[in-house]
Amino acid sequence: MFPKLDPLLHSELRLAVMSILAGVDSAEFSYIKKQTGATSGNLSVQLDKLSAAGYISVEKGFKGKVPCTTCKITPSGLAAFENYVNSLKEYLI
Amino acid sequence: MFPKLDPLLHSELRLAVMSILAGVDSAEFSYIKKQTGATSGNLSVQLDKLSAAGYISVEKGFKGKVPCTTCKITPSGLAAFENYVNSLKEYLI
DNA sequence: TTTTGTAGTTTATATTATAAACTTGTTTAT
DNA sequence: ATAAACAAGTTTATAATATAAACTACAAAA
Repeated sequence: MFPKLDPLLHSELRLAVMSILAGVDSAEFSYIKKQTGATSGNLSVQLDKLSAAGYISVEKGFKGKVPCTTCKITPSGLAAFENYVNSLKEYLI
Repeated sequence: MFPKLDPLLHSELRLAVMSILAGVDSAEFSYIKKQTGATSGNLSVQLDKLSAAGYISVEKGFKGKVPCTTCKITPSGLAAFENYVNSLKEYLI
């Protein structure tokens, strides 16, 4: 009746990140930070968790001379996100 | 863009409880426990939190000689639940 | 060359969720 | 009648999480 919710996705910030990444090809750290209103520290930690789970890939590069971190959702991350959304629906009636 | 989610409702067990109570007039502790699969301890704690927030009312009575706790969603709880559901939708695309 | 700003990471703290242990009383078996 | 098992929770201790504060490294501006 109430399916278990993926604890990695059942987090306000991580869910927002996944929601953003599900809709774009890729997004930079600063963009995600602005969109979510998260602090850098919190965002950094949560991106690590999503990355460790294989839900997103994180690439560290440079934009000119300035470091720039780019994030992308993985197929497995997208599947997990969709699955989470479906599970959640069971709770919302 | 991403509205703040009510932290009291953004919890798997409390959300399940509210989801159950939103659909019935009232429900007994044991019924909620069975439906959610929660342990008594966890359920007790989470019901207290919902009750302290005024989202549910909890009445302790007896069923014959056996103690029986009955829970009911309040108007304010229902409003919070509906608001949570709407906010959450912003995250699910 | 000191100060300010950018882009993050690490770490410490506060909050939360959860289960284990306990309480109170009831029913069943001896 | 007494002990053992059961029901319905509560309290408390622990583990996990989220979050922000403090820090690092480098670049650009004053």
